[in-house]
Amino acid sequence: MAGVKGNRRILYTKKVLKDSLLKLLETKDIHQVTVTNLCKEADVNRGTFYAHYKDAYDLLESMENELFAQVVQYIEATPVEQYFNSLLINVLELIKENKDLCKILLCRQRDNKLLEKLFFIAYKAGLEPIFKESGEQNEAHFNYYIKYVVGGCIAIIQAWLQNNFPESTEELAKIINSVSTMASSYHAYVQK
Amino acid sequence: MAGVKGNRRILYTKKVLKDSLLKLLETKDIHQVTVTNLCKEADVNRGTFYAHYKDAYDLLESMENELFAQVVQYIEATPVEQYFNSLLINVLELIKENKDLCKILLCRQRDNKLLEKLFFIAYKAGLEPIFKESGEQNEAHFNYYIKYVVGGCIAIIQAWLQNNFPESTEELAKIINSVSTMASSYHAYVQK
DNA sequence: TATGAAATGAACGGATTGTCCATTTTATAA
DNA sequence: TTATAAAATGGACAATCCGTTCATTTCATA
Repeated sequence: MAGVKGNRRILYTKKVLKDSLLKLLETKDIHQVTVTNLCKEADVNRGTFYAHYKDAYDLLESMENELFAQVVQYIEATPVEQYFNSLLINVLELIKENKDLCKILLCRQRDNKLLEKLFFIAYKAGLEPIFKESGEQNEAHFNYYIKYVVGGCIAIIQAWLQNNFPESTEELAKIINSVSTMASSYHAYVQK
Repeated sequence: MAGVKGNRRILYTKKVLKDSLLKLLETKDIHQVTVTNLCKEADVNRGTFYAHYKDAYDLLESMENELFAQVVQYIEATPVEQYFNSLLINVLELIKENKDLCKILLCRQRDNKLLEKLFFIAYKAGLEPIFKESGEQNEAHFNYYIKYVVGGCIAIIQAWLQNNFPESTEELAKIINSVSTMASSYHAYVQK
């Protein structure tokens, strides 16, 4: 039958709204963006906006979720032993490809949920075995250690992003690996 | 002369506005707070609010700045060799005393500027000498390392804050020191 | 080409905003 | 205690944005 849901019209409308939001966020903060302005920029009717999103925050959140879904897809397609190689590089590539959005999500709005969720999964998977082997008892300390490593990695990526990728993704992956080398620094920590 | 500026009336007005904002932020997000609601909560005339602040974000920012000024005061009063002992403990105490505000600034809004500025100063002062002594040439890598350590420490404090201070400030200071032990882990990093 | 989903334009009542001003309150110096 | 000027109040204002509705038009697809 004719008139099927999920037309490319919807895709276009959502795309132009996303692009326009990113453009406005170059000069404004998210709380200064009005739906009216956004729709004027996108040349989309305000009623159409409300047919898809609740407000500007809802739109930004959906963009974040799409990015996260992409990352989850990478995670599920990668074996654990490749987390700090191919997975990390893939994620860094993804960040580079979506730099405008990522700058806002990671640096400006500081809504780290995205990368934090990601790294928490990755490091939990990578570090937990080491923890269990180490014979260390104190799980609270171990959890702090994970937070430390994850927070540190995010900070590195933020700096890389903010300085417009001075290193290639492969180079940065190496840096992250050497700075956070789990084995050595966790060993140093457990030794105490 | 009578009618001097800086009365305690102003101090009271600002205080009640700050308290009311914190109260509203218990249940709402900052972008859901209207000046109208805030003033109703504080029982302050809306015109009075605008005499002191631009909007709710401006108020929150001024609260952040006051906290930061307090921290800077600590820093300037502490010799570098006490950065990871008394200074760190003082800052942790300050965070504990202002837990409602800090939860919002550090955990919810993720506006890490505050602690980041602080730790950057502290670690720059503490790590720079070690870097110079180490003979390491690559300053870019060193800067990433600093970001890593600072980001890691902030992440630990965030977790501590979010879980309502399960450890004492002294205990957490010890944890931070052992996890991030500069010498050992930076050494491990430089070795590579 | 026919069809129905999606976008448009226009309108609405309601709420918030930022800025007035005349008036009242009150902290402070004398 | 009292006079004074700063600060807070209450009320009003136009302007903007909000969220929703509805009749109409556009357009992607079978």
